Amino acid sequence: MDSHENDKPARRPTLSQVARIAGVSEITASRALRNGSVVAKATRARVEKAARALNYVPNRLAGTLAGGASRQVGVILPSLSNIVFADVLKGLEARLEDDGYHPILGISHYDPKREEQLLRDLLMWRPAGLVLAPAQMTEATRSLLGAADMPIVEVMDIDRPVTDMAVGFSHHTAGRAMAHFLVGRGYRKFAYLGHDISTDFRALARLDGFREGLAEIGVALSETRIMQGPSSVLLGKQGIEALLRDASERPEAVFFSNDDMAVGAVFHCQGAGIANPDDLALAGFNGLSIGQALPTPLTTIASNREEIGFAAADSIVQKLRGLAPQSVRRIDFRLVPGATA
Amino acid sequence: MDSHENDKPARRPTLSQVARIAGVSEITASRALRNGSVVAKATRARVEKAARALNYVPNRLAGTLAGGASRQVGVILPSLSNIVFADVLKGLEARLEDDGYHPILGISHYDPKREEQLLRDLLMWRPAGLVLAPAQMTEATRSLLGAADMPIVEVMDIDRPVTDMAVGFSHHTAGRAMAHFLVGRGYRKFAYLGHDISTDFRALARLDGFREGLAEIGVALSETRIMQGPSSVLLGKQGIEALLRDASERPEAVFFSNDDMAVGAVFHCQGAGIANPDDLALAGFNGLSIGQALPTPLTTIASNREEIGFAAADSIVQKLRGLAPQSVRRIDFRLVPGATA
DNA sequence: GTGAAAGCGCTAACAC
DNA sequence: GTGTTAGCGCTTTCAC
Repeated sequence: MDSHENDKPARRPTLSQVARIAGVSEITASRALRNGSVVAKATRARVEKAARALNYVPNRLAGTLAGGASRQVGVILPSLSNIVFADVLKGLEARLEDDGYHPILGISHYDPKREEQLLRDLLMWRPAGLVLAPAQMTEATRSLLGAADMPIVEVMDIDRPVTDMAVGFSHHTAGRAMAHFLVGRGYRKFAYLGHDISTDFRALARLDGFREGLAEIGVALSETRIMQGPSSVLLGKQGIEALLRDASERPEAVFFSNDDMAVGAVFHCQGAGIANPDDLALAGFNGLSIGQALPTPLTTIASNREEIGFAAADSIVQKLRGLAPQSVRRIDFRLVPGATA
Repeated sequence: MDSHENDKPARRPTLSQVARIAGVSEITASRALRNGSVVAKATRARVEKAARALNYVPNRLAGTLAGGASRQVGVILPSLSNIVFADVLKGLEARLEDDGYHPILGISHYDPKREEQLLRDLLMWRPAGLVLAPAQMTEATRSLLGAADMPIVEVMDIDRPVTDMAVGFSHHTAGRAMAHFLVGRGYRKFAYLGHDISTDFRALARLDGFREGLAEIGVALSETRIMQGPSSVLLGKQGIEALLRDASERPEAVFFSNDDMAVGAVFHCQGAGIANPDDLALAGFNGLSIGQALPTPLTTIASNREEIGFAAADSIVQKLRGLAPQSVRRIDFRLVPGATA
């Protein structure tokens, strides 16, 4: 039977045992096992041999408590349901791992209260740094962050005031850019189709920017439709169908909250015999590979999500090394003119 | 300036300070702040007030070192590049969070050596449990797992011998099931199109099962094509194009390593005027929503990835509570007859 | 219901 | 180059 259920201690080997076998003091063993310390070559060899013989695995809880810096970084993301935040996490993990750090993860589900609780939980582990893609922070969250004496990066968005550092781009500007692009293509009658936006303020910022971009040319958004629930290909498909059914006059171009939604619309149009972009122009957001592999590649805005994660982790690591990375790093979006608008 | 760069201690408040303010001993404060201990109601209130006043955040490193159980669970996944393992992680995180646990994450990139190193790293944090979706384990990995005195779950796959527990399904059986289904639909000339499979032994198991399923009916796979690189929609698109170009005789049905690849093929067929399934039948694997939203929904096998993650975390948590969950939990696949085969 | 003492496994600081 | 001492912040005994 496994002994983790009850039974006696059966502890893992400790540094003290390694030291005894190697015939040195604990601290010498400690120095030998970490790099960068001055230890006689022969001593180091003896200690390493003893450690190997015992299958010694250092206890970082003890090490960190005793004064070593933690090698954990708290990461709080709002969702893992689409590939967007998985990409960010991928970039984060890659950069952190390069320096021997590991993410402790929490998913807030776009819930500020849950985000606050997660932050509290992760802080108990005394991480070396913190990465968040915050939704709307609570007052307590803000205060916890203010008191947290460690590098903190907010990712995805650089519009809001920064606690410590931020890595991302302006979603408002991205929305505006798409407005300008579509107007440039000659469209004048616009609709917006989004998923439940109350929770996703970055999508809301893009919509705002889109509206503003249109307004600058004297054009107004003729319809804004918000679907219930999280974004998905299916939701976009249903949404565009409903929008076209209900519209008194068909829009020339539709801007979607993201690519998932837009791809759903492409599928609907294929089935319904609506030609893109001639009958209806479609534009998404995110630059997902699925959109680019379509027979008619999606017009969209690419966000460099993995790079954002990578840069965020890099900022943390740099600051921990005593360097001073820029407090705001812009990893800008890129307009991808496809074949659908 | 931030004080995490140098400067003086500036430590966080400790339990000792909370105790002093509340006018009790450390241990009483400790008991008051954890639930389940006998403390006078009034005392608890005083301690909680003091803790709040100080913005006290318990130090779990110290707590765990002193004998409390860790609330971290090590998670090693091979990839975050497609939604598959992000789904697993989502399920894991959800169940872990329910009991106050948090995942520490490592991504192995399907590299056994890297997996081993990650395991070593995560073990240093003395997690309460371990979840892996192992590729081919090294000898050292196996030995580390054997010596790790904690619940361990291997996810995704239940074909291999189990270290402690496993949650998933048989990929071999899934491949066989697809073979039987396609034969049942009347196809007799089959091709397989996969991504670089050397690293992904689960895809390989499906291929084996597919071959075996065909062999049972006396049919052989007439072509097996492996594309270089990780799977993607684009790779599937390029792959099917090349396969059809080079084939002396067009297959009736193609089985893909996964849905991404298969969707790429659907897109190619749309562009090339090849009717699915009449000119060519296509079948994928995973049951991604993108495939189901296609104008012609993809024939595929759905894997319940989020549920697998959830069940894996549940097994860990149960075992930590002293219960004895089944050592193998099958979260079976489901054949999804679509419109492409 | 509360407390005193001891120690978890390690490292910083200061010797020598 | 190596060792001694003194903690890090908490929880586990075992008392009372």
